[in-house]
Amino acid sequence: MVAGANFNFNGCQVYKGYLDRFEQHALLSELRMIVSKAPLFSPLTPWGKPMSVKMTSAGKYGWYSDHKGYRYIPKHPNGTHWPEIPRSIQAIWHDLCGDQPNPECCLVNYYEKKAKMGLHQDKDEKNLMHPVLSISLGDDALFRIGGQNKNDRTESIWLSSGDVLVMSGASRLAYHGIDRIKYGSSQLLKSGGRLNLTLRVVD
DNA sequence: AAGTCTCT
DNA sequence: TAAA
Repeated sequence: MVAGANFNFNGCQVYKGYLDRFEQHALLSELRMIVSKAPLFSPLTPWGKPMSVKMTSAGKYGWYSDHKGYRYIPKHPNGTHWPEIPRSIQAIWHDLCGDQPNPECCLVNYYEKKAKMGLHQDKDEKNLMHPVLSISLGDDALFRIGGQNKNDRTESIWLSSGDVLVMSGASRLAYHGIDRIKYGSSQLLKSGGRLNLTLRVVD
């Protein structure tokens, strides 16, 4: 569908408007199913502060954090297996990442009005070469990305509902985060806020 | 520090 | 309040 990315920074590609409104709503109903089986929760950082972002996962693994550190776990804290990753989400992965193994984790992050996420690297996976794909739904978010060192120069871009971002190659281990969201900027979520889906190969 | 504080 |  999309020939090429329309933003590129250190190899991080952003496909603005990848999902149309119809596709965004379809994705949203898939997410409602996931959240009903695997409710959102606020993980604790390893140093005991609750994260402002609420999250859950789908797939073989879910991302988790507490005093023991960042890791992937095979079950939701409620003891049940994570729901399966919907086919429609897998299709986006294969469209943009091509010949890659199937994603094993679809992390669902929910940002309410004041939620943000500090600069970090995605490095809890066994093979750090597989791409990371992120889908934005709902309110606009100010995304910041730098290089592989925390003090590298950073650049910011507004992500909107329907945008898809892929971090591969040089950007796979780039520091990135969300500085803030523009609460109420999208009508997609009746409740307001932003949903972000992150697809990763874990093993 | 996947947070937060501080400085502008 | 936004940038870093």
